Amino acid sequence: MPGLARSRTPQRKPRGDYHHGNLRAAMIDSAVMLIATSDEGSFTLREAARRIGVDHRAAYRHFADRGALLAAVADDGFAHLIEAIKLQLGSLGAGAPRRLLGFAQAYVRFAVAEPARYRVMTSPRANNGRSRPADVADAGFALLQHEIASGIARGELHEIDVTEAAIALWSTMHGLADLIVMRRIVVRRDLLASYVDRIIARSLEGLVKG
Amino acid sequence: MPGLARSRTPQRKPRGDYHHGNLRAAMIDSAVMLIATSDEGSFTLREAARRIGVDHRAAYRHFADRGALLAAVADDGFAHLIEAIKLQLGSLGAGAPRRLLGFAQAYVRFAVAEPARYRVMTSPRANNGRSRPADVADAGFALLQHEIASGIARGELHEIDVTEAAIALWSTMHGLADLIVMRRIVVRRDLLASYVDRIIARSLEGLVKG
DNA sequence: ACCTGAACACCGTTCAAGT
DNA sequence: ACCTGAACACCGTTCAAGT
Repeated sequence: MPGLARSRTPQRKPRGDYHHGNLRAAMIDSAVMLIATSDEGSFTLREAARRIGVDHRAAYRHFADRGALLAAVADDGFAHLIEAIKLQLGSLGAGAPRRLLGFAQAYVRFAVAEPARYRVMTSPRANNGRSRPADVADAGFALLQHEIASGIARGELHEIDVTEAAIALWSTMHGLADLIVMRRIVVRRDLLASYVDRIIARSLEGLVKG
Repeated sequence: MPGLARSRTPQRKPRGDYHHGNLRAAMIDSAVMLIATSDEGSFTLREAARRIGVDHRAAYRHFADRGALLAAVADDGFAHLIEAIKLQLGSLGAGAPRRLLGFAQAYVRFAVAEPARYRVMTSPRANNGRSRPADVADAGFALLQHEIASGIARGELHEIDVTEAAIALWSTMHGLADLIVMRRIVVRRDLLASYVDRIIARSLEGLVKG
């Protein structure tokens, strides 16, 4: 994101650049940065536009309203999350317990690394918009179900209800990530991985055969 | 809460009632009701005051700012939650697995019954206020730790790390409640209890002896 | 198509003053 | 002590117009 502006300073008023190139993506990035330093509640569409040297009115060409911008931030975030999980899974080979642990590691790591994004992704504002199908988030859940189903097919996991097991795991991952991101519990960075391992391993104990 | 006002209508302007009795509690109730029908982000201090027929400026006598009001709503909510959990535990007798299941049931039931309160309680706005010690929330966590420690002392649970086990359980309860409240998953009311039982039971499997 | 000045109704917060 | 009118800077959103 080139040319950040100190708030308030109009900066490079108009030149000839009436077209921003990719205002949509720029607004999303600007919003994420803003939310990272303040929080979602006090995030402002006007300020996000100001930071990239654009009139706030321009944003309405790409987003129906403030909520739509936030929803776009959330979708974008889920895309990043899923990418991170897939990257992790790709490096793991077979073995359901290890893969599910890796899934959870990638999930929590993302939340801790990008708390601003994560908060928006899981906040009501981005969720209860009836206007939005939330399929990007669902893709992540489907991925988890797929991993569990594969584990069962390979005979590594008990024949439990896939959806139920996925919800149990997702609840634990999300709950843990949320507690950390909201600073209800504090975990040292270098201990995070082993910590997640132990917590998630507990949730897996009921699933794994032998 | 007597005498709700249709928004916008000033209603019973001044009479002789310059003193509201308990403006603090009335504002908290009004805020909860408002958040229940809209959401935290669009909740407005001015509207909350309007609803109880009071000038918004009056609220500043009891709350430093909007955030402090929200924090008070959160604290109030945690007090309710802990009360509900204690009530449930009181009806249960000994037996750690059953008691922990009951704990989780009461927790999730509260979140589902009072989604507005729960959202505020677990939202960043009420959490990252450096001004607030959040000890009310911590009391709930301490209660869970106590239950686990008792179970270990009675020889019903493995000798696991109490804090770690508490975080694992809290993560799952909170994660599940959050997914339901945020409508990421939908659970029929009459199936909620058995649903929570199965999900939480999975998390307990690693803890319970025998 | 994409961008913007001016304007509207609304907010949180503060001051100075009422009882 | 508790409450309020007037005012400030700010917001989201819309209109009508620029290139």
